[in-house]
Amino acid sequence: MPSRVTLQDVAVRADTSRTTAHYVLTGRDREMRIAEETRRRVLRAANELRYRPDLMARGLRTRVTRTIALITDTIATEAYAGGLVHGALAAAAGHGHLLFVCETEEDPALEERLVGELADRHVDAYLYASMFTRDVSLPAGLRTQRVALLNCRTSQRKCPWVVPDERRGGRDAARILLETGHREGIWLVGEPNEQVVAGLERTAGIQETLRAAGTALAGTVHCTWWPESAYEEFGAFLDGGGRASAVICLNDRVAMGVYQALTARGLSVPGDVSVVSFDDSDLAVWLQPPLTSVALPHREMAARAVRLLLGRQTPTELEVRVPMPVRLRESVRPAASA
Amino acid sequence: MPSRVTLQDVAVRADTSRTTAHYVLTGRDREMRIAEETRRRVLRAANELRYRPDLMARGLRTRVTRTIALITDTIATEAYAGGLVHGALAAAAGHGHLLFVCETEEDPALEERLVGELADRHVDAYLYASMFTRDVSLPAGLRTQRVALLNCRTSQRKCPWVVPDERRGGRDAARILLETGHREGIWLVGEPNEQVVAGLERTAGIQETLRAAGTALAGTVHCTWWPESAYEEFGAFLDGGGRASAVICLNDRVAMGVYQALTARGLSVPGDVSVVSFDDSDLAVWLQPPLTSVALPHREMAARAVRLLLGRQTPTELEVRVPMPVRLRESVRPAASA
DNA sequence: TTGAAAGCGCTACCAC
DNA sequence: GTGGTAGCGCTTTCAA
Repeated sequence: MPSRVTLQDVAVRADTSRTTAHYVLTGRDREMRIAEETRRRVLRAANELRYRPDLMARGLRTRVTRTIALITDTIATEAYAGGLVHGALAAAAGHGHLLFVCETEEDPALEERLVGELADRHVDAYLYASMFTRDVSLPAGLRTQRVALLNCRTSQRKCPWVVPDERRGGRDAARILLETGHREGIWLVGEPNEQVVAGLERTAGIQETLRAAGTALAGTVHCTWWPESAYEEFGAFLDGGGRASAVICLNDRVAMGVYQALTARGLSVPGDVSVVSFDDSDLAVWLQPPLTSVALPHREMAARAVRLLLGRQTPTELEVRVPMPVRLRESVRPAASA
Repeated sequence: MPSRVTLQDVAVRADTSRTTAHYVLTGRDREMRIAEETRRRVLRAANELRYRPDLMARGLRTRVTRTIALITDTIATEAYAGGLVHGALAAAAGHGHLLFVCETEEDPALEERLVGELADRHVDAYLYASMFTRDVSLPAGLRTQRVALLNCRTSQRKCPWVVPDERRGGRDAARILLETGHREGIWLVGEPNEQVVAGLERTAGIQETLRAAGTALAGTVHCTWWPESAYEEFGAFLDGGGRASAVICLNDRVAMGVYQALTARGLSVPGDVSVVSFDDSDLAVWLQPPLTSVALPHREMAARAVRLLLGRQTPTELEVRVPMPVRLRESVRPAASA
């Protein structure tokens, strides 16, 4: 039997009325000029009875439940997702809110059902997240709700969105190599022509910085963003006589494939080739040697989005670009010669 | 403005009372012998007004909210966690329930606060999960609640728990090698003496099956369950003249380290050494060649736990051991000779 | 068969 | 300063 003690019980035990007990328990005793003596009695009674307000009853009156929902397309397929959920969880808890988590599985019908269920339970606000950065269309039920977009954008509605600063991340990746003396023979591995915003932005940032330094990419090895594809394509590149001084991989999984292709041919990182990557997933520290990677700041992004949702003032800026921290590890070493 | 339409509105439009409307909308029209004509009017009115019952108001009366909570120690550090969350999400949705997700961060104070918050919102039932199999102590607030344990056990209370069938998984891992002709030179890599139940059970299963076949492990290479440690310890083993025909790794991360140690020395999988592992994480398919692994059935476990919680009949069996599916890939090949 | 009315626990208005 | 009282939207008993 949880929450059996009611406000009424507290009032009775404090020998006062529900109203008075209510005011002191909601911290409005000063405002209502409740006698100090009364105040103490109420507080003591509440304590002794271990009173806890029934949030459902309160919500029925106030229409606020102190709950938010994280609606995401898919959580399990991407190991990265953990950061987003974790960040949202921690931030919500910090604001005294609880978090519903939902997965739409990219199914509009399921999505609509879930949004309905959430609304029926009077969720206060929504985090609408995508596992990879892209433009989304908000489900109809969310159009009139308080929403912050996480790792995605929309053109349908004026609502704040939080994304990684991929462009700057790209610049940083290139800068790491320039600072260690790499100028020629820098290859990009991945598929930058993809629909995926991240790829385009990262590539743009890389090229921008390289150009500013008076140099450019030696070329691109095309492959999907998965180890197997990178292993094969980069292996083919090497077998075809391709030679790289440094490689920028569009994510850690691609870097894993590159490592595999290299070691299978007796080449070493960073001895023969320096490697820089993006995401800073678990893989980055598991690879041998550990991989220098520009991190996807998932936790921080989620925290920012929650703050936008629950913070006091409505944000002036609609777009928040969260910096991608650079994690320097042993996969980069100074270029052989000047 | 969501949920603005009330039962009252529907009753008015259907030209009947709230009670009648209520009965037909909750499907108790037959039981209450509501006139077919009335029934139709109510249904039509509800449809036209897009009536949706306010679950908070309903909950205030019935004390059921159709929500469950997943309380977990930590979600972000283990990429595996995704499966558990995903499974719980899908199963809960299947039962028309929404899922609160909480992370206690192994902090008893935070855990207690969260349990309190959940109770204040009248969560119907709880999934108490651990990211690695172990014995847990339930927070006080959960002692009187409907709880199912996920990937953990407790001695404090009689409540159902769901764990992987690690013992059988161990037997299967050994069987895979026996069936491909491996009898001698089978090494275990990992730390089976750990506090972790999984390690002990897996090892026990392996030894059982090997013994039944009249053979035994050639030995154990001790290391923690992380790539780096496995890379170093297994590397040292090889450098010390150690030779293995096949290796059973206590998880995929260990297998990754073993792969790295092998390829760094020009040895190949499965050409020189066959490798079998546990967990079937993302890594297993990313490694080159893809790794044969005995899967941790996280989704299925979560689904089972939800069913125990929400299913009609109270489970007769308190303990559910979920089989670990074997994923055969290219890391095993027949032993060189008989 | 249908309808009036009470009440879940809380908030908030308005008298005293 | 304090205490009735009226709902929030729903369920459910009881009478008609």
